[in-house]
Amino acid sequence: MSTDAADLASLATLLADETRAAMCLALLDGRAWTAGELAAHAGVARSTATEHLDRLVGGGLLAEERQGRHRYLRLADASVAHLIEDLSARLEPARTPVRGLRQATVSAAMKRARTCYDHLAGELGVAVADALTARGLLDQRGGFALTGAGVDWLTAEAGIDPAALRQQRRPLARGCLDWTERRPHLAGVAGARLCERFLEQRWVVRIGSSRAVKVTPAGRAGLRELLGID
Amino acid sequence: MSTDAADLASLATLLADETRAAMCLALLDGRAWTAGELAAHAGVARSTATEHLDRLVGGGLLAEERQGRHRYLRLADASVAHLIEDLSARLEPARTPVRGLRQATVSAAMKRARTCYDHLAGELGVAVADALTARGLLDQRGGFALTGAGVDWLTAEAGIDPAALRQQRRPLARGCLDWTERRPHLAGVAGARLCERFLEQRWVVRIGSSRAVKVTPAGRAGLRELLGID
DNA sequence: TAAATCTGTCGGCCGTCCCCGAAGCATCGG
DNA sequence: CCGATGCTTCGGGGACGGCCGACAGATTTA
Repeated sequence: MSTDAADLASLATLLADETRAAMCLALLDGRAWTAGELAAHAGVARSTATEHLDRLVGGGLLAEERQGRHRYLRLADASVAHLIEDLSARLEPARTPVRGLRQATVSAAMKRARTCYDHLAGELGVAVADALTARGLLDQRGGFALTGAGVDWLTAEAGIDPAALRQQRRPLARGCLDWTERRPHLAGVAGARLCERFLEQRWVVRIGSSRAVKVTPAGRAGLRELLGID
Repeated sequence: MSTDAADLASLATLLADETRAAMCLALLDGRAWTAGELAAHAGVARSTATEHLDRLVGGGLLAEERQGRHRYLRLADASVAHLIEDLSARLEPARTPVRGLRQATVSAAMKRARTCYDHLAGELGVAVADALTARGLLDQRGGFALTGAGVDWLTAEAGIDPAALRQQRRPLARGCLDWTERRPHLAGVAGARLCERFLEQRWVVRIGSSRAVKVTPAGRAGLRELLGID
């Protein structure tokens, strides 16, 4: 009757290998990588990567798209990202020493603002969630949900298409534990659309091709006006 | 900077074995089991169980308590239960055929009402969540959170001690996907206290020593008055 | 004190799976 | 049409982990 232990074990097995875990963590940036890139990132032969990717796709964690001689891979959906985030949240924080100036600046940028699959994280992400809460748009006391005023605000003030908020079997708002701030930021459909909107308005832009983002001058002004942030 | 793949993998490894998974699923009933009981449940030698339990405790998923010659084990905290539930929610539903009348009645009872770690689940759990939502006490549209009225209701109407609602680094309300109903029921501190209260008032009682519970005549009347349920 | 019960340690067997390099197939570019 | 690039298949080597049974330690019961 209950969930079968064998099924749970085989699901966990997919993430129970350092190479596969490294691949999934890399894909947490929300983009699609080629098989070769993932192999290089994880530090294994391409043939080895093929086997791992087959298992991850077969297990439903990854989705693939073939284009010519490339095999593009991405997380199957937001729930997979959620799962990996939840697991990561259980791990020891700040255990990795920083070596060198270059890595220090990357770390600092990531800590300040980054994407977490499809929404904003880091100090910026938490600041947005806090500003929404302070304005009565987000309820973090009784759980984690947008208030009625919050839903109105998304479309009226933040300029998000109401049609884009249609729930696709995914909660409108969800708390996602930020692993640098150790406090929740906004995830779910609302978090994704808000992040999308900020990128599209160029209030925030990606730093190189990493998950880190930075706030532009326009973004600084916009965020101050929209949410009273810094 | 980011989460280390090795750490994620070793966490997943804890659940990536059928025997360990069976043990964790058994412990989802929220009670403490002895090492011998878990060995029998998982169908392995007691010596084998010892090794598995050492790993689970060492990895922080289980907590142990020694009393005389017994070793009692339970899930370390609610977040572990949450994690296992989330993983289970990804598994195929209703894949296990039911064999025999005895198992059929057990299945039916579990489907109707049961505990899910420390809160109510099954048709009863979902009905409670729906009743709360219909009365404006719970917001499921904007996410999953108790409304202001909901928090008041818990103490004023449901008779829950306000002190027991102090948040212990755990959300007051959280949605937990019900694997028989495929819809969320109420978890988090509020879900746990409500379940506790119902058991204490004997509105619901355990069936034997299983996770299944049944509503008593007093509970039927109480639930109708309190929430207008069936 | 002696027997019964519960749990932990040790040694050894066996299967699984993670890895690689070499060779084979598809695709793209000239 | 030919080489370069990206991916996959295959065979084999090696390590790890799960399993057990037998024995030992601790605790309760007779």
